[in-house]
Amino acid sequence: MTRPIRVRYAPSPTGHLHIGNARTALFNYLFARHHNGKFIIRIEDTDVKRNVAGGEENQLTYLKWLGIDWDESIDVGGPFGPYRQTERLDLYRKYAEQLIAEGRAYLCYCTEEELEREREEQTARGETPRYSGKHRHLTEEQRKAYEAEGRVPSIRFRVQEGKSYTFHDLVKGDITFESDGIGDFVIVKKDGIATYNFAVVIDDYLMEISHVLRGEDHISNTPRQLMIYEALGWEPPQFAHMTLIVNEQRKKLSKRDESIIQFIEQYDQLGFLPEAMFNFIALLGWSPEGENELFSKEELIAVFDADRLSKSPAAFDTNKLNWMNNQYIKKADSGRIAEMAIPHLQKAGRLPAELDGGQREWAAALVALYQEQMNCASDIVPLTEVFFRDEPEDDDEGRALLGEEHVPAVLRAFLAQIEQASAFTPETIGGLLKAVQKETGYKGKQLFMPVRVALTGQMHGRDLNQTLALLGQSRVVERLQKRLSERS
RNA sequence: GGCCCGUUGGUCAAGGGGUUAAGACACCUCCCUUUCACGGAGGUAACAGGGGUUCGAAUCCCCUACGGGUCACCA
Repeated sequence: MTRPIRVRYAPSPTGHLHIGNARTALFNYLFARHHNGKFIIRIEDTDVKRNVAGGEENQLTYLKWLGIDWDESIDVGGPFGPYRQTERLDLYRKYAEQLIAEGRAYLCYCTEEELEREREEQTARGETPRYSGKHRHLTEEQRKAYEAEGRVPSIRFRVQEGKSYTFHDLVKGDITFESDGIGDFVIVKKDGIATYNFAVVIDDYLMEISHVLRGEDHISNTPRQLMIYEALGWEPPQFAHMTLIVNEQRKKLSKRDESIIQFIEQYDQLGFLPEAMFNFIALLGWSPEGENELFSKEELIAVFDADRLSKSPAAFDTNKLNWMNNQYIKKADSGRIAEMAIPHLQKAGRLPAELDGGQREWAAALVALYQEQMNCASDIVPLTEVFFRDEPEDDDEGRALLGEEHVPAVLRAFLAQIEQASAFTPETIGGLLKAVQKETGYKGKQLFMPVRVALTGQMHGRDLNQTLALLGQSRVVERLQKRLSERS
């Protein structure tokens, strides 16, 4: 088994890049890079009806966004092309005809209605629905009769009876299926296009794929594919079926599930960092040795090991993702975070669409102040609310504090200090507060809380001096005066 | 329903015959801080249930329960 490592990610362009697909791509990528192999992207667009415009491009765009690159695909080409299945139809046709000639496949003229009825009857009898094989042995006359009726045939693979198919799954271990549980299945549809189970085998073989890492939902497809490999006399690749991603209720992530954001582009829009997403997704169903959880792409490539793929489903933990993205935001360059966060403030109508130099500087300072508290860039909007409303909204804690007896004295003294001050910067504000302390004798919480709550309505917040400086002298004075007049 | 797979603290998640059963998130306590936060240091807390096998089971086997996947002319 010394053949070169070649793996692929094979999306169908039926939608935008989903978190589960992204994970499949990511693990294939890590596997390839770790082993110095090749990573291929092949577009599986054989279900022509379901393909959506822009699906292909969206997949590639957001893979790139995540930091994933590839060696062969529709855009960069490669020696095993074409890399889009609808451009390989002749190939599938050729092998299908070979199988028919060898008696391993046959023409089936059943209509959808007939098949549907058959399935219903089987289900009603409590049987497993499966194709009965009634067109397995059509005579030439029968065939002609159907043709004359105008029926168009599909091609079915003839499943051999009484055989068992075992493969060694790199994640699950040995898995065995009995062929008797599997009915003759279609390999070329009535429209002349190969089905997934057929095309995938031919492509994986011709593209010399060594390892197939895919979702667990493909386990039951594997025996069908094994049968085709066998019929064609080809050696199958190694399989590794990764557990599915489930939501916090342990249900499979469905595209309609609203409890979890499903598409990579949405994370981009919310202001998640691609390197954090990469890190987070890598930990969905895989775990490194040791205690560290924060890894760069390069580190993940170095430590990735398919043996450590989990056997139990990976739960998508939104909390953990938020925490992880926050870790990356904290470490990120503040200019970059400002760049990401400011558009959210603009979109929320907090800042004008065009910023002059001073506004931009102020906004960047505001973002920098909140950087370590942001889970994602769009968090800047709720986090900085107090800067954009006419007056602070007091929470219960804050209201209680403002009712304390010494508050007016502190606020009055602070107001007096500001009026005499020549500058209003974080540094000078610190000095003013110091002076208030001397004058009133209040310090610590007694000193800072009245000021903080009077101006922000809350006991918690960012650095006080910075907060006041960003609020600006006139607003601070205005709010203090209002508070004092409410008290008297 | 058949076939496949899984089940470890409140949550995520290592460990695959002998461990004081990791670590992370959350929570609590303390330290740092004249406020707030960040950052440290500790703490509470788990092997789905029942049978086996074994000197010894979270780990192996069987059953039950629960959860998931799949049974298409979708991928």
